[in-house]
Amino acid sequence: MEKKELKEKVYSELVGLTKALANPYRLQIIDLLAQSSRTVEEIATQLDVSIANASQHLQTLKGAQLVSIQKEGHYVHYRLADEKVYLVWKSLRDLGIERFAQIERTLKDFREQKNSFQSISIDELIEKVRQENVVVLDVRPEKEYRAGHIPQALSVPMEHLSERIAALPKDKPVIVYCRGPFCVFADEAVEQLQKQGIKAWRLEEGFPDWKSRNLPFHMA
Amino acid sequence: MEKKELKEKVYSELVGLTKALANPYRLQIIDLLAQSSRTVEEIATQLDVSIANASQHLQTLKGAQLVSIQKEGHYVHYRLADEKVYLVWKSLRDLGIERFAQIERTLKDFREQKNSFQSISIDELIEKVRQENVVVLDVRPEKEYRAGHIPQALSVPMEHLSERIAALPKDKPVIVYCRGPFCVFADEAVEQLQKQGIKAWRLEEGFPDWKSRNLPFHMA
DNA sequence: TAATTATTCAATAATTCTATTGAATAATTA
DNA sequence: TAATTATTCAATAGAATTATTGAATAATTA
Repeated sequence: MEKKELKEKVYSELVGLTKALANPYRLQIIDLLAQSSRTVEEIATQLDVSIANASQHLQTLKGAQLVSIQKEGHYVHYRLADEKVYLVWKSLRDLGIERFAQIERTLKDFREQKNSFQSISIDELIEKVRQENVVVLDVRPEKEYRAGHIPQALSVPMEHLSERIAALPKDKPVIVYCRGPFCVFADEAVEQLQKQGIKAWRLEEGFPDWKSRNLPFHMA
Repeated sequence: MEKKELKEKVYSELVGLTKALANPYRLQIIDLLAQSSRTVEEIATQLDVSIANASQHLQTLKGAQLVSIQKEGHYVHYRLADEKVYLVWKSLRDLGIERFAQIERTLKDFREQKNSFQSISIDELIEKVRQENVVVLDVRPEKEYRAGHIPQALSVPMEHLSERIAALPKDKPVIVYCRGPFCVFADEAVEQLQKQGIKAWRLEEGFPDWKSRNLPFHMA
């Protein structure tokens, strides 16, 4: 076997992965599936594209073995094929965050406008939880909470937040997290909490980042 | 600012990165630049494409801010724009290695044929170096060694290996490393060393992986 | 069995990406 | 200044990717 041949094989295998990633909808799909598995229709709805189109993108991802399927009745549930798929997305996202001032500015503008400027890191969250002087809220949809969440976190999906604010202890600050750094659920939650006089921060990253650090997590 | 708008901005920024990566030649360029900076001509030669074509690919990478340039005389030197760029490539590569049995089989077939089946991890290398009972060889081109190498490693580019084997101590095993897991310099070196009766292994990964773990390294 | 539902497939036109060619640019040397 | 060199630009044709449409499939329910 020639050197050249080997190299070509290896690169042509890897380029299949990058081509499958090279589309904005497919990146969004990976970000969504990092939270929990989803049907084709759910994905089409969240991406605001036709079902046929969503299916087409999912086929592309499946072809590259980035996602896998599980059939249940006449639903097909898609999930990430591997934890390493999330790590690729995460490294891309981290590069994007650092590199493109535009993204940071966009996020910052949004956060300032929401008065939820303060955000804390996963390490800071761990320390505060250890000292038992915070409440941790998971404001993602319940399905995503059930698929995996930070221990001690309470599930309060955005649509139920207003009705459940009253039940929160007034003496402890609240840390809110959601899907990831680009997810705005947590920003909106922090805004609502602060309006009710509750001290609140958002977690910079999201649950998949917690999980990717091999920190313990709860399910269901 | 609407939720939708923000999301779209963020994803459209990130998709620029993935599109820039989605080409076999551009992946190879990133792998090459992870070793040391290079001129357009050097890249064109190593990729075996026309200079205009190499320049075009480099412009694409530059547009995505994955690489940056430095002008010297009438040469333009390209380099990776950021350490994080290597981390993206590394996570992609790791996913590919795990996921595609084909790649592993291809590499394994090649290594078996070269009789250099044994390879060791970076952690094992560190331990062996600590015990001072190994010789570490960097068989990449000298320019890449000068741009950064594992401490204690001797620079023995492939083309000088045969003439320098005699000078190596016979009583210590040799660990050879090169650019990365797909690089075959180390395989060939191990084969040559073993033929001369010297015990030799290859390092599974390459220098950029050592560097990306924030381990100390030497330059020039 | 027929109707319904979720998903996939197939064909198409519009768009984007690619390699090639040769000319243009910018820095250096004669 | 003219010639040389490394790189980039611009135009182009061919190839690949995309969203859309409507039909086909496969699992379920009536």
